Amino acid sequence: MPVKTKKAAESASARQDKSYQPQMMEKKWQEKWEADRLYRSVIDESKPKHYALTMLPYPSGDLHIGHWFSMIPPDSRARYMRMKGYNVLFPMGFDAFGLNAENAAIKDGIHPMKRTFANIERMRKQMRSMGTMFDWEREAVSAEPSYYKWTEWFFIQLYKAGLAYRKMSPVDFCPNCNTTLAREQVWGENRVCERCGTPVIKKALDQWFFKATNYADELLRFDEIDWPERVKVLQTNWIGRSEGASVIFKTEAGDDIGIFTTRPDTLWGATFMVFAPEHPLVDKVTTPEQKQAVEDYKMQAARQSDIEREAVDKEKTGVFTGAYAINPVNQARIPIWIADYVMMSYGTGAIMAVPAHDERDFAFAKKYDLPIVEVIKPEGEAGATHESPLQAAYIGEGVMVNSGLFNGTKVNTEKGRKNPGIAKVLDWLEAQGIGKESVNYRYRDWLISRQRYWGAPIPMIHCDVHGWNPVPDDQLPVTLPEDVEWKPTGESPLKLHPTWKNTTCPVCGEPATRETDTMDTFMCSSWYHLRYLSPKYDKGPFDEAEYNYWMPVDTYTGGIEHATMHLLYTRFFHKALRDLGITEGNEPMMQLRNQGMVLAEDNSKMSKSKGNVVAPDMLVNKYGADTVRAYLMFFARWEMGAPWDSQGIEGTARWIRRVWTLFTDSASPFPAPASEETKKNLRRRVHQTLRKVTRDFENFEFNTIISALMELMNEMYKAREAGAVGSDEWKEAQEFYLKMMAPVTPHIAEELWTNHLGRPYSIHQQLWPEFDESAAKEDVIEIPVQINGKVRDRITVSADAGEEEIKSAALTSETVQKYLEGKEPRKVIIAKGRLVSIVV
RNA sequence: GCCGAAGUGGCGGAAUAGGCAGACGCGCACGACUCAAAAUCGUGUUCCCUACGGGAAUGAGGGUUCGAUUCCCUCCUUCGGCACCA
Repeated sequence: MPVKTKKAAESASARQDKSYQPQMMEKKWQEKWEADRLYRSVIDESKPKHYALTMLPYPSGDLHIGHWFSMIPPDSRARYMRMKGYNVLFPMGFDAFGLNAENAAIKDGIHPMKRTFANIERMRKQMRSMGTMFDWEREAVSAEPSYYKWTEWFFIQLYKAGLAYRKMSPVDFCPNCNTTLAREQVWGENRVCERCGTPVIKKALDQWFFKATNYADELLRFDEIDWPERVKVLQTNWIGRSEGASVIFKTEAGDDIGIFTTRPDTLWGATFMVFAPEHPLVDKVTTPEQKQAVEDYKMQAARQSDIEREAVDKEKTGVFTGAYAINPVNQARIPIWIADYVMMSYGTGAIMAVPAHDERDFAFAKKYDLPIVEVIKPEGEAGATHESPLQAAYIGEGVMVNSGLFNGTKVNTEKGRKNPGIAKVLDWLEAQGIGKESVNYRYRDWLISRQRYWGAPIPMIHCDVHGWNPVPDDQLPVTLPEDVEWKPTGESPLKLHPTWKNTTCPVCGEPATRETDTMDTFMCSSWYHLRYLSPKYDKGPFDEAEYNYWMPVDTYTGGIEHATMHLLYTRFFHKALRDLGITEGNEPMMQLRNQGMVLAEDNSKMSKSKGNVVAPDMLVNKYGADTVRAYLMFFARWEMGAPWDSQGIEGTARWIRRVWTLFTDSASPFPAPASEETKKNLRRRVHQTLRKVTRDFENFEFNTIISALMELMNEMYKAREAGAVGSDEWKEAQEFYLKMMAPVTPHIAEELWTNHLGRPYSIHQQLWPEFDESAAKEDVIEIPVQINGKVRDRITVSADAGEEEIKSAALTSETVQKYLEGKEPRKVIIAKGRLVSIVV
């Protein structure tokens, strides 16, 4: 601070007393609220509870404006709920494990733990500067041993319940992050790593999985939860349920070939079979003459990346194995091919090919000159014989032909049993023991293992004699050693540690080794909402009394990007825990709302590398937290987001300053007492605003809350000019105004409430104002009069005027008379209180 | 290709239940205050025309209706997701 003369300092402070100076004032209140424990959430059976949760951040270093956008509107809504009389829990924590800190450590050698906890400390300070009502005594940090002890414990519970298993399988591996990824973490057509954008490769590794697919059907049910349609659709597509039949074909040698089909009604049209090149039966069935060609094709397919292989527009290729299969429905002898358009990862890795009714099979059959047999024909054409060969696969409705005793059966375009043809065939297949009704999913089990250091250890021990066993409860947590070397090897750094992995077998006590992979961080975030309930509790993951009071989460907010990741994992996790008797209810989060994204001013994505990131700390220094908070709520639709506009914030800054002036200047001389009319109008506007603000808080429409408050302020300035200061209506307006502002701009509201209105501290412990319907009602209203659909006049009538009264007022108006030109209106429509429409 | 969301002034956006399109704010223009600037305050600001009047307009076209940003159909554009899924 520059040195000033005493006099200059005094006059500066005198000026400060008058003008809006948020910096000191905001800090003062933040400290007082903290000291008074204003936002501690304690079980209180006398009040209804509200658990408001917003997705916890990864401690990347500094809060950016996107964090603020995701936290402030929910914070103000949580504050609103508090004023509505709810006992509100609004906690915050850190998703503190993860690759970023470890990758940084590889570069500069700073230990991930040191970096992470330093970042957390910085972000805590920044969050406090926002004036949020987070209950810091509930804070949970997933990288602390007291937290990840329970992450490990949950793993063991799932393992004991048979929901965790180890399997060797080809998995997606990011060569940059040096770790495997769950399928959800591989994005887009180019199959890149969700975190760093590097194209993933396939690697066959022994890995731990959770049996999430057990819950596929239940995860498709959303009837208990109020979630955005968007998220439900994304999850539904991700799970990718399809109904059909599994049918057993046989090789000529008698081996079973299981296939899945959604079209069992076309079984009679199967003219060949296709195996994925990796299918286990390929080597067995291939004839000596075809061996070389098959081997070559397999090599070629293996060398291709998934991207190349899955390119849709690619011309189909394949090779005949020389072997034949028997179609169980008609004993037809059909050739077995291999082709890379069949994926080992979906269904059984083998298909029956029905070229007449499947576009892909049709293209393949055309290319390799395989037979095409039509088994569905449009009704009416069933008897007709085609002169020309089929030009394309027919996938429409019709009747079955060439299908033995099913000839004539109607088939529509419905899936599964809703389709009469499919239903009949399914029954028959089951009766014959050839196949059965079956459901297939796109959804996969959740791959948990990560070959990284900075994560919760997988608490399993391997003994040569007793295999895999969980670490005994009394040895939890398995803590991470601090002295490790970070090398980008693709192996877990824990594996390279000289001693850490050495332990003893929990069964026999002989030397054994620990699992050296760590868990996917989505495991940590699948239950953090439970840890918030009692972050210091050590007899279990959470205190049951807290659980019983607070759960489930009432309102959950966060970004849409987690639709098929975190939001699906946490639902699975909750359901699994429910079945283990650990949690209750079917869903962890009842209401979900997603905020949009704050883009850079040029409409591009904000990123550190582009240098277009808006730094909220600077904005807070310049404008104060209240202004930044208000602007974040005002500048865009919260659920949409928008490009940042650095000039726009001047508007909310002006609003706040004008509110300040309005409240601190009320003592100035203003004209004579206001008319009854003025006072009544003021009160009406106050209650109308209250109605709107209340409704908008309920509906997450934050931008119009600020608009409404701006409008009311303008009205109050007018009322002040008209002499309303000092009246009961004025006092009510002031009180209501600050209470409505309080959730949005907590500091200025408190300052004006406590120090200028002299009301009892704290405004944040006040109840939301009570709405008076009769006060909000208009006395007289202006109604537009349309003539042939165009507004030609406005009439003023009393608000409760009846139809006849409105009609005659409209018809006798001079302007209307002019437009009618003496003619009788053909029709007069009165929309009560809204509009008159005259047709001539 | 399939699924979903969204298209309203120069910009962000508003418009209970089909009823005055453009609230509120940014920006811009002009004015007041000032030696001046900033701040502040005031006025105006969808577009077009022959401007105290009239016309057009909510991505385009059609439909229902006295009346459509809102409901229905077709199409276009942008964004997001999935994708040889059998």
